[in-house]
Amino acid sequence: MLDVRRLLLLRDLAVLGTIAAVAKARSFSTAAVSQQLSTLEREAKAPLLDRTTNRVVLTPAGEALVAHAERLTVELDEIDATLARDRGEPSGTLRLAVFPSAARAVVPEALAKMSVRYPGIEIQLTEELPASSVPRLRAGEFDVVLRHSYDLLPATEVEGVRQVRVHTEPMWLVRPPGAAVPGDARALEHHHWVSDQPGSECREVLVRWCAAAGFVPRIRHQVSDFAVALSLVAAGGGHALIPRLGVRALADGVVAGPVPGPALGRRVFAAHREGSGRHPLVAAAVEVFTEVFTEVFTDLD
Amino acid sequence: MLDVRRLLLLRDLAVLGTIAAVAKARSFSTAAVSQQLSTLEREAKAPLLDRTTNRVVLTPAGEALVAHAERLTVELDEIDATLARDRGEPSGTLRLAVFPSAARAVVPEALAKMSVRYPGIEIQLTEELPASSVPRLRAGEFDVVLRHSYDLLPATEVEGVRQVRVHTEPMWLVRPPGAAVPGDARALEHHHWVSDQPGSECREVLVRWCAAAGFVPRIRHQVSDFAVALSLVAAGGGHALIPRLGVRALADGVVAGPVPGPALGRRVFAAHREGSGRHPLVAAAVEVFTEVFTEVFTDLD
DNA sequence: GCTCCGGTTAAGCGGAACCGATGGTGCGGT
DNA sequence: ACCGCACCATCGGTTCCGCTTAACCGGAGC
Repeated sequence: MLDVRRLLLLRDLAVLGTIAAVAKARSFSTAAVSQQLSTLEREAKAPLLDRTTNRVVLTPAGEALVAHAERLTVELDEIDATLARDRGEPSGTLRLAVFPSAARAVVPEALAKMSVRYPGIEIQLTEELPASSVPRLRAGEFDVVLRHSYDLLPATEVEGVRQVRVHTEPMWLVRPPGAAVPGDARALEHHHWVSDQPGSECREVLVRWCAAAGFVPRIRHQVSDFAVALSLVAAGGGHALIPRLGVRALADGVVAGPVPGPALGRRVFAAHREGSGRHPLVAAAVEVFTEVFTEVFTDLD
Repeated sequence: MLDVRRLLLLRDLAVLGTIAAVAKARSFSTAAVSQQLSTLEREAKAPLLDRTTNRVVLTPAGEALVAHAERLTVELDEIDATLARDRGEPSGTLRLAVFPSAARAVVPEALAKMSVRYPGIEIQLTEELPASSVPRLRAGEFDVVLRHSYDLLPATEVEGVRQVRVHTEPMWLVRPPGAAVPGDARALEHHHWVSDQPGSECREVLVRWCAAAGFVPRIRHQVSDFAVALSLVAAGGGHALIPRLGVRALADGVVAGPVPGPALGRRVFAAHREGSGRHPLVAAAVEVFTEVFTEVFTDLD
């Protein structure tokens, strides 16, 4: 019988990509992970890793094992969940990862509400982009992850992860002082833009949105923090496309509103592993975030 | 996260009944099992065992965990099965348990056929009654178990165990030399009987069959081996109700044939754990036993 | 060229897991 | 009522597994 702990290491490897990442996630040395995976291969009597390159790659047999391991993970999470439910009042530590703008806009309210309603729950918060927080969720490093999915970008369904939509947030166009109200996207063709770094989802959305209108945006400033972007817009640095949450306070003279033309938005999800949905801590977090998001947005409107 | 090895010990306990039996099954000392289960309770933060009596009994929380563990077992068996399938030619050791009369009547042929068709498979045979072999199958001590299920007795479906019917074997009435051919069961009311020990299924079937005919059998001799029973019948010790397989060779003067009245039989099953059905060794055993049983019975007819 | 970065291997250590012995307890038999 | 048996928990001792540190290898990149 295959050792389950080692099998889960293999699954972690599949999710996180490198032995070093697995070691970091599990607080082991890389040597330990390497040894355990070698032992697993001996147990399985089949090569699971391709070590020809510098990085390790799973063989087909390894992939097959990982598929089984995913199902094991679900079952193990469900066991944890039932045990926690039987314990009565929710208590323990919830490891939570949120994307940056949510951290600023809604997380403080959510934490306050949690501590009142579920005093037994302690929260360990990490601000992290979905690109890395979701794999770490799958690997068991986080219990709940707040992530988002932009319109115009391919939707990313992740195996083994369930996500509850807690809100749909519109993208707003932020105009510098004195800029005219655009009738449609096309009217913005010759303006400058403030956007995020290349490779970021936000930036990609801007590019695609402009592409749909028939032009390539002239991006002058590249900053990842929405507050900084806003002040750059206020200083006349250009237009910006920013999610509603990032526009809670506007500098003087800056005007913001829904994008012209068809609606554009991003959906916000609370994600958790498939088997942990019935875990009291996870359920509590999803519940509170759903509430807080609607509250915040009704306040904004 | 709960340790899976300990969880499987709890499942073994649920199946086998006592810590001592689990220890024997796993080749541990009882101390080890006891310690591991205590650790499991600490991990689960819930009492899983009721130790008020001198035997240990599962609490509801323990039962719930066992239910999860059963599903884990299926998944783990399936992992083993896929690994074994990927290895190509079936090889390894198959642990097989058979009930006594099968051991005499069909197992030699089956083993011979196996060793020819699957030379890579080594078989470890144990002769054991289903009452104990099936739990040991569930606990992972055996891979395949030949068991039977008598008409007139409540059918026993076992959780987590799949069984393939390899044959339906008629019960035969064996008459001592000179005994008249009975028109119906009722005609046997005042004869003596040779049967098995009290508590055995065979004995119970005889009692119920006679009860259906309206009388209680007068059991004179109690032996568990069918061959011994046959020689007792031959010596005039009484009638006997014996499965077809137990009557391959008859002593002089003894006459045997299907029971008078409605057919009576026992179904023979090859049982395996739910998740191990696709394991090459298990599939091979089931296949060969199915063949051999039909061959043996066509030879008999 | 060197230096990181990712991975493997070897050697050593600490803790977990297992064993044997002891003692306690409920149950069946005489 | 007594004893014997089977079962289980606990304790101290030992073995062994799993992790760490350290050294080494190969490839990619400033």
